[in-house]
Amino acid sequence: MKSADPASRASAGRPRRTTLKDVAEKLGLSTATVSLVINGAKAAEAIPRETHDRVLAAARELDYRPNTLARSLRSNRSYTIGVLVPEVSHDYAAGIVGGVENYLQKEGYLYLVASHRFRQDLRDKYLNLLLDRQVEGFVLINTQLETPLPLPAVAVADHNTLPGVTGIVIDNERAALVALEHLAALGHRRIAFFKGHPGSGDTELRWRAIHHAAEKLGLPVLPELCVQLSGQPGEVFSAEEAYDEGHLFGRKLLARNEPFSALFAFNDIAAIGAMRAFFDAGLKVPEDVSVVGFDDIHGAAYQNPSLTTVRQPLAEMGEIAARLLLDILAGHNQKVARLMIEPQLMVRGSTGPCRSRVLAELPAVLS
Amino acid sequence: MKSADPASRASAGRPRRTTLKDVAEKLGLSTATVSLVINGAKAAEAIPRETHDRVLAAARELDYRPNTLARSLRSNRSYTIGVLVPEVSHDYAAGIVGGVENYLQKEGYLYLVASHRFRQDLRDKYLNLLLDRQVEGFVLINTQLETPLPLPAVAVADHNTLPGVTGIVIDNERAALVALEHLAALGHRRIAFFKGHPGSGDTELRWRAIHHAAEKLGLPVLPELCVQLSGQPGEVFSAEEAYDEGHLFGRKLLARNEPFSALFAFNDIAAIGAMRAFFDAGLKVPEDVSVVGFDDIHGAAYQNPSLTTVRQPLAEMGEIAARLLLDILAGHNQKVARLMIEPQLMVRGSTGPCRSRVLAELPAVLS
DNA sequence: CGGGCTGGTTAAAACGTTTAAGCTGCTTCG
DNA sequence: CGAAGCAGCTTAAACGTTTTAACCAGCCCG
Repeated sequence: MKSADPASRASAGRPRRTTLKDVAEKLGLSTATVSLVINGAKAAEAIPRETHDRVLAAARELDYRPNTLARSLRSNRSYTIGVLVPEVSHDYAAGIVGGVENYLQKEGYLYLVASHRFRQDLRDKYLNLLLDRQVEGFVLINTQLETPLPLPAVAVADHNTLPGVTGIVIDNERAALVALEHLAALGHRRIAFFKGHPGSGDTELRWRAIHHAAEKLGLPVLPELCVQLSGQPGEVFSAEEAYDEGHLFGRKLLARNEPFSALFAFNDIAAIGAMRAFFDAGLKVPEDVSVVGFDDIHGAAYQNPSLTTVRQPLAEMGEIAARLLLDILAGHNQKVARLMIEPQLMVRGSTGPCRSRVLAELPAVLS
Repeated sequence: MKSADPASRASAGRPRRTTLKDVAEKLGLSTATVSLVINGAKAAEAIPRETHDRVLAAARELDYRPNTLARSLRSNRSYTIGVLVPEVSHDYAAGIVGGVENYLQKEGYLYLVASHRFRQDLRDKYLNLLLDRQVEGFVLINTQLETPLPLPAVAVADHNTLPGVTGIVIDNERAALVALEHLAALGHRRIAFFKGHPGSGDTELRWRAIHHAAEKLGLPVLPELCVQLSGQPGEVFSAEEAYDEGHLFGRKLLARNEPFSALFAFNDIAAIGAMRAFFDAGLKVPEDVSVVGFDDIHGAAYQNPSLTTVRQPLAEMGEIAARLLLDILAGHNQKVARLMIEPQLMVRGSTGPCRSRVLAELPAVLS
C-alpha cells in the first residue's frame, strides 16, 4: 500500500463534510439528541415533535450525511459484504454478482468484490483484505476454501463446501434430465456426450446425473460416443481455450466414425466449438446433429443456429445467495447445507427431430 | 436500512478480533509504539531493532489485523473508490470493471460497485451511498452526471463529461477508419451502415467519423444504404432487443433492394442480428455480404462465421481509468479532459473480398 | 414539604486507529 | 557541573458516530 504524504492526501483542499456536531452546534443541542432523532431510535420517542422537526430541518439545510465509517466502527455493523470471484469480468461471475447486488440493494447493503484468478494466494489475500474491511459475510462464487471462515458465508457454484457454508448449486440431476428428455422426445437415441474437465467440481456430479437420466429414459450412454474434455485439474480455461477444445473434441468425435444424432456438451462454449467442427465437416445443425449446451451464456441465443441449452439462472442464484447470507446475519439460523437451483431448458434452434431412422433405432440393437 | 436488534447483530457470538491494544498490552507497550512499528512510519526509526521485532512477533502471534474502518476514520483515507455502472452483469460494464479492479488491486485499493439501471434517482441515491462510505473518488461507467461531484472522478464511455472529469472514450474516428479501410481493401464500395440510436452519446460521433473515414478513402456513404436503429432517446436495450433490432433492420435493408456488399453495424449484437437476416434471405456471409461489428463482445469470436469487429479494449479502458483516478488522488493533477483509446480491428470470418464486380464498380457510377 | 415521576436532554464512554507533542533518563559536551 | 541532545518510549487528542446512564426541572401527590 502506497503511503501518500500528507500534502497529497485525497482530502486535500476539499471542504469538510458537515458532521453531527455541526448540526448539533447550530441547534444548540447535543450530538446525542441529533443522532437519536436522525436514526429514529426508540429512545427518541421522548423527544417532542418540535425539536424533532428542528433537527431534521437543520440536517437538511446543512446537507448532513452521516459518515458510515464512523457509524460502522461504533456500532460494529458495516452493511457491507465481501464477494469473492475468480474474475468479475467473466460472464458467469458477473451474472451472479448482478443478482447479489440486486438483493443487497434492497437491504441497504453494499459489497466489495475481489477477483482471485483461481490463485490460492490471491484468494487468501483478498479474503483477509475484505475481513479487514469489516465485511459482515461472504458470497463465494466458484471459489473453494480449505479453512473455515470466521464469518458467515454462502457459496455459489461450488459443490464441496465447508461445513457451515451453504452451497447454492445447479441441480445437475434435473439439468441432465430435462436435456435428455428433450433429445429423447425428438427421437434421439445415439447421443454423444462431452464430459467436463477432471478439475471442475461439476464434472463428476453432472456425469453421474447424465447416467441417471439416461437410465430413467432408457437411453444408452455409449462409451464410444463419450469424450472427456482434457485439461489439468484446477486449470483455468479462457473462453478461447474452451472453444478450441470444443472444436477439437468435436472433430475427434467425428473421427471415431461412430454414428450419433445428438451431442450434449458440458458447456455452451464447447457446444459452439463442436458445432463449428460439425459445420466444417459438412454436417448441418440441427438437421444432421442436434446440439445441447449448458449455461446459456450471453450469445448462446445469437448463435446460428441459436443454441438449445440448459440455463443456469445466474441472477437468481446470486439473489438467493445474498438473501440467504443476510438471513443468516439477521440470526435466522436456518442451516441449509445445500440449495438446489432448478435449471431451465432453453429450447432453440440447435435441436431438432432425429432424421435418421437408422440412428434412431440403432441403440436398441447395441445396448 | 433494517435496524437489527442488538441480539441479532452480525457480531453475535463471534470472537472479538485482536486489536492494537491487545498487542500493546501483551508487550507492555503503548498502542502508539505498536502502531508506529506496524505501519513502518518514519517516526518509528527511533525504535530499536529489538522492540521492533518483538512487536512484529506479537502481532503475528496474536494474528493481529488492523481494522481498516478505524484506520480510515482516523486518517481520512479509505482506499476505496466507487464505481457506478448501469448494470454490473452486462458484458460491457463487467469488462471495464475487471480492468478497474486490476489496477486497483495493485495499489491496495478496493471498490464498491452500484448499478443504477439507467435510472437517475437510483444513480443519485447510489452516488450518495458511496459518498457516505467515504470513497475517495469515482469511476463512472457509461454514466452521465448533471451536477459536479465533490470528489475526483473519471468517466468511461461517456462523451459529454462534466468539466473536471476526465473522459475515457474510444477513438471513433480511428475505429471508423480501420473498419472502412479493411472493407475498402477487400474491394467493397457499396457499404451499408447502421446508425446508432438517437439516445446514445456515441451515435453522432461515430456517424461523423464514418463520414470522415469514407471521405478519406473515397468511399460513398449512400443514404439508401443507411439505416437508423430506432429506439427512444436514452432508452435501454437488452441484448435480446438489440439482436431483434439488428435482425429487423437487416431485413429492412434487404427489402430496399439496393445492392450492397458489406455492412458496418453499430454494434456486435446488431451485426449478428443482421447476419441472421442475411442467412434467412439465403445470402452467405462473407461470400455475399461482409459484416463488421463494433465492440467485440464475448461470443463475437464464436459466431459462425466469427465476427470481424472493432474491438473496444474494455479491460484496458478500465485500467486506464483507475490509474488516472489514482493519479489524481495522489495529487498529480494532470488535467486531461479526454483520453482517446485506440480501437483494434479484429479481422475474422465475417469479412471477405467483394465478389461482385458489379457492386465493386457501381458506386463510381452512382456517386 | 419531601419524594417520586416524567419529559426532555446531555455527558461521557466507546469503537480502533493515527500522530503530534511530550516525557524520562541517559550521555555528551563546553 | 549544567545544559543540551538523544534514544525510546508514552500521553492524549482526534476522527464521527452510537448509546447508556444520568441529570435537571417541573409537577403532582400525599
